[in-house]
Amino acid sequence: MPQPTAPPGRSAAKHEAILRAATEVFLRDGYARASVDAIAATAGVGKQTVYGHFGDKERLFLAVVAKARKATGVDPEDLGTLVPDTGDARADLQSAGERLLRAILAPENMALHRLTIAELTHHPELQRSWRDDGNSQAISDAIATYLAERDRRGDLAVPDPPLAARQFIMLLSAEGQVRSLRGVQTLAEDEIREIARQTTDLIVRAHRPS
Amino acid sequence: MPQPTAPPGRSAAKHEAILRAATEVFLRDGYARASVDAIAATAGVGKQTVYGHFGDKERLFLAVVAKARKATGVDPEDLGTLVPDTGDARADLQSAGERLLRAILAPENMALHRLTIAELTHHPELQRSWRDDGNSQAISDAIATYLAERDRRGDLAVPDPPLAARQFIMLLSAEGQVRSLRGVQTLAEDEIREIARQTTDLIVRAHRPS
Amino acid sequence: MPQPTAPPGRSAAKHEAILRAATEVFLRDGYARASVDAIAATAGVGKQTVYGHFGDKERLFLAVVAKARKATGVDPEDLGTLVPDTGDARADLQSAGERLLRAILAPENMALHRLTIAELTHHPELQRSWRDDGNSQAISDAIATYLAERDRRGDLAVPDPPLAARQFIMLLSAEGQVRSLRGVQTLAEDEIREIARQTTDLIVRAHRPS
Amino acid sequence: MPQPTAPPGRSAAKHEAILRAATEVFLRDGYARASVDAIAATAGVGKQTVYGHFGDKERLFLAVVAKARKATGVDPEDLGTLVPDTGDARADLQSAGERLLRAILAPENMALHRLTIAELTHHPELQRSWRDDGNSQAISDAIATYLAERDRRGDLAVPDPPLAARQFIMLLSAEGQVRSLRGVQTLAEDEIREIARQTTDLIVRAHRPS
DNA sequence: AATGAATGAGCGTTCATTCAT
DNA sequence: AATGAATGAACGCTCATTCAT
Repeated sequence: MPQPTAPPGRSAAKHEAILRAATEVFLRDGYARASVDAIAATAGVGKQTVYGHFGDKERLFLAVVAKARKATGVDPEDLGTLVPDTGDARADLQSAGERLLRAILAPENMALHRLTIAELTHHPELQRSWRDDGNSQAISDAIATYLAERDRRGDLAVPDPPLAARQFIMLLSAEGQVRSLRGVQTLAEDEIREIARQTTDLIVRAHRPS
Repeated sequence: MPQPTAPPGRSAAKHEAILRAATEVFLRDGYARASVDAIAATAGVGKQTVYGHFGDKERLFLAVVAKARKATGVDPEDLGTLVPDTGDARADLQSAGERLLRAILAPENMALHRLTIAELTHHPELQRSWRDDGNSQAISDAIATYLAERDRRGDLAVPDPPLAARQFIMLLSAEGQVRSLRGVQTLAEDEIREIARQTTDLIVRAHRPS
Repeated sequence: MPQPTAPPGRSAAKHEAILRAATEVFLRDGYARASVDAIAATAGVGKQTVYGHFGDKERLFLAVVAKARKATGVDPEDLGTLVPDTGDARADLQSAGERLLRAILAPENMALHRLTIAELTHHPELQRSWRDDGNSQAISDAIATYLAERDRRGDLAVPDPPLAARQFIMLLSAEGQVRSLRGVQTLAEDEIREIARQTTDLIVRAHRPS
Repeated sequence: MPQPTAPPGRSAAKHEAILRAATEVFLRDGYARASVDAIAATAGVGKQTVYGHFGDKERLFLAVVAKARKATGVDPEDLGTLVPDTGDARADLQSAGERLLRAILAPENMALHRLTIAELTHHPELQRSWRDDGNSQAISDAIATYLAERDRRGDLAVPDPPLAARQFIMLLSAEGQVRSLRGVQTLAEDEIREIARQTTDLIVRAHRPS
């Protein structure tokens, strides 16, 4: 036993390399089409190394999804600045909407989205990871907090800020995904702005005071 | 004369049986996992019969999707009665929303939805069929027409009825799909009503006059 | 029984059409690669018609070869004029050699040659048809007769005319086939003349008197 | 140390075993009829091992032909002694002719010959390997050298030794192949001697001095 | 721990042949 | 006699996984 505990340097690096390669191949080809051969080759390691690290194809897949979900969306550190607070609710929400939409429609994110939806029925563990998505919740909370503040100041009348926040995000992403044909095509900047504007308009008008 | 009309070229009965079997297997297993063997066995025909009718696996898949999309959603004949017109916009839209949601969340429909999203990148022709989905458009039109009528009568102020209709449908289906974990689990009736209520509320409030 | 004996008109025409189509497909693709489907389609008939006329693929193949061997080579009617008799043995043999070479290297003839060689071990009946090739024998006889006449007149000294004739033909065709890479490429006219000249020269010099 | 040198990349032993098995099966059945399954079974390896070593059926086939062509015919080391030089041209050429004929008519050689002719049109790369056949050229050169020497000494008058050498070989092999029905049947020893004698006689007589 | 050669099962597809019409 | 739909067996090839090194 030359090394006391977990393999320190080389092994961790390969672990990451395999994860990166698997992410690339799974997102590109889908679970069933992706071959372990291709993943090992992309990672530059032998096939047995993949099996040594992850056991089998399915566990590798779940590891990929778990890691990818964490890495996508809005950077947690930027959450504080997601919704600016200029006092102009319309401008603030539109700005946040555009930023959200860009993150949602990022190609890797859409690919991950399609992949997990596709495999949801075949890999039950995916349903758990889908449910407790802390990042999505944090984003929703940030917007709800903003709306609650607007309500407190009387700029808007928002009786249920979490609900309104979720509706805002839902509508935004649904429109974005459908307009980009479920993420297959990228959206032009002005289209992103237009969707954010329309969604913001609906939410703001729905919650205008009195 | 066991069959009313004579089979035109190839046996129409087998054609349908293969389509049915393929729909079942594709929806259950996904494109890559589905085997032509399994489809032929499910249909109760030989494999070559499948190839005789549809040429290859991909064309069979596209035929399945084309047919399923047509057969899915709201029956075109019911479109006229999709949105009741009692004069109470909230009640009318909620009723329509519930009916829509039930159709959207029907298991076969969700499975088809997941399948086509999953395969969108691998079968470019799917993108076309996704784009010109006449049925979705007709539903959206029906709701837009209803909203335009409310606007004409002054019950609501809807400057852009098609936009509002699309937002209504988007929000409704996005909420429904997410809450049912992208369609893996069915939703209880009261949950469906709640989503329809919340969505209707948002739309109605956003377009209340003056 | 509307027709007394063998099916007279329509059937014979289809018989020929199938033979023609099969010849084309077998010569192009080889026996194993040729599909009965392709032959039936080329002939413009149903597959069962092919089986009705010829029983199975092998018998169809043998029928094709039998007919094709008869139809190729030098036209039997031209045999009399194959070797001109101007008194100049060199010129006469060269002329005959060129004509023979053109016939031997005709694409259909080479294709048939390759096909039968390829299938000789798999279809024992072919060996019989290869052995009793009356046409080849007749050609050889014509040349042998010419050489015997030259010997009688003292222009050449040909102790064994049939042997010399066979050697002439063998050398001619072997050179032609090898130079055209076993018939895959066509030979230019001047190359044909050159081969005929060289071969004629060898034979004439070998049999010059005293 | 059971094997002298360590296997370099993939197991060299299996590589050879596959080549041997493929040679056997291709020569016996022809390209189209030979199945990779049969080859793998004959070699005693799994099918994937075959694909790992040779990529696909065609490349395996070309490898077989390349190796077989090299291993076939007269051993290059014996080329120096192919044509004895006793001073008696007739005896020398007859001896060389018999040895050549035996090599040409060796069953594996004939099978390879038939196989490559049969597949010449379907595998264009075969044409290249057919063209630059160094061994055939070396044999032809050896005979040409002998004839040149006879010409120098005045025993024979050979104005174009390479041409005469090629004619000798062509006639020899063509006669041999045709008499053995394109190699399907083996030839008796006295028949081989007779063909060599006739061919030698023709060449020698054609080039007798003055 | 890591390699890649090797495996057995399975894939999509095509074939020669036969049935029902 | 003739069609073309249908069959079962086989094909070339790829896969996830496991040895032997």
